[in-house]
Amino acid sequence: MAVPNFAFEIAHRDGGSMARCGVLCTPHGKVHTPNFVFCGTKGAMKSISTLDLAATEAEIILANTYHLMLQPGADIVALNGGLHKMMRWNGPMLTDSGGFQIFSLGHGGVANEIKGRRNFSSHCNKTLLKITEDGAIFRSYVDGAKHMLTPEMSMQVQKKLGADLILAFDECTPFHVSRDYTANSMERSHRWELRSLAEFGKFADGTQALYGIVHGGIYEDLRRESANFVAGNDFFGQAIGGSLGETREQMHEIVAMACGFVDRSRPTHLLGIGGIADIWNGVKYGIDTFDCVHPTRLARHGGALCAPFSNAGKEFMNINNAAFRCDTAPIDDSCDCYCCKNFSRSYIHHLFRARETLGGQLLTVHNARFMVRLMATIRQSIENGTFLGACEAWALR
RNA sequence: GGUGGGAUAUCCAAGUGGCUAAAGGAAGCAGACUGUAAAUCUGUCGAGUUUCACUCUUCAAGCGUUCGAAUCGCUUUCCCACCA
Repeated sequence: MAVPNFAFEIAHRDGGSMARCGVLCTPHGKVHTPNFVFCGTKGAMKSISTLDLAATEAEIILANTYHLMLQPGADIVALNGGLHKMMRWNGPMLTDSGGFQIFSLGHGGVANEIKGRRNFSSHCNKTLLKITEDGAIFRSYVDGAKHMLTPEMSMQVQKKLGADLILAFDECTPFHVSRDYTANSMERSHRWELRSLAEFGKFADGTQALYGIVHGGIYEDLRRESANFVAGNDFFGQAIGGSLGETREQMHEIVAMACGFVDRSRPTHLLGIGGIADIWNGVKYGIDTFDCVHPTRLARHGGALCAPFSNAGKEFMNINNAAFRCDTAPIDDSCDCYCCKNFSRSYIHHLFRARETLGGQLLTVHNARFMVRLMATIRQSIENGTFLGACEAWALR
């Protein structure tokens, strides 16, 4: 587990919960934990440049193996000197293994199944052709061409992409499947993770560290088994993945349950979660890093993140609402971001109504800065020993 | 002055005898968004009520034909085109 150039140091532990804060060291710098990983799936942050994102003091971003292997291809990224250089992001970076996309796009919009949503009319068609012991055969979302991705290939692609933290290749099981399917899928993911580890070992040169992924869906015994499996193998860190249930409340319970089983000495990531209350809940049970498209997607859709206690319990305001037409206040007068320092709600409301893309860009800046400040607030509360009180104030819904 | 064409809900625009409170857009109002095929998607969108149902008033205005009209006829008003 000791990986050259990488370290995870826990500096403070909360007395009343499993929350902790510390530092995750990578060859491209430090990540102060708990922290949030911003999503730049296709090698680009949507609606914001890496320069502007860096200005929010975001510390780490993520890109995706699945998207980049299909377009422009790992070799083109390598030709550009790797993801860091290509994107002009000199900080820590993570890549997802591609497992999630293959399976979420695969069943025709099962991202929604994984999240427990049944009735989702999407434009997605089935692109997952077959799962074999070797890997997954699927159609490219770009041009329909047939592709295969195996644990070995995912590792090789992620090597070329060059992120600091990389994820083992796994199968992401949907929510609405049987317990047997979840158990079998988990076991296959474990075999794939072992192969990921073996392949990773062939070229490990201290520039990258590998995370294992804890599966098991909503089943306690499976989560325990999966956490033990990951803990028993030489992964630098671990991520909690797979189905987290049907509702937000259930997700909180499963995160709490799964966190109880993991190796607490390793950095622990919660995949795909990023609501304000969800983050407080995750931290409470020992999660160190989160990633989610929520803050940036919400911004493009007109949602400006705000503290629930100052917004009638809601985690964001919809700037499209008529109430903001004449509201000359900034989104958040306590926020120091470029958006809040310079523009009114009324103006941003207008930008969205007029379909000016600047609106989404400004809210992306705000939401990114909001998340950065939120994580800093969380870390500070852990250091001060005020975590549970702060959690109570922030996560009440 | 003459001859054609047209007037449909906030706007644009289908519909030319019953299945029409009236297709589609747009605007408006709201909701969703959580390992990004999302700067996207969904609902609502004449009025009213006891709102998963019922009632009322609509297709420029009036009169008429018909069991029944936004749809057919006549008159009026206003627009547009061409001819004088």
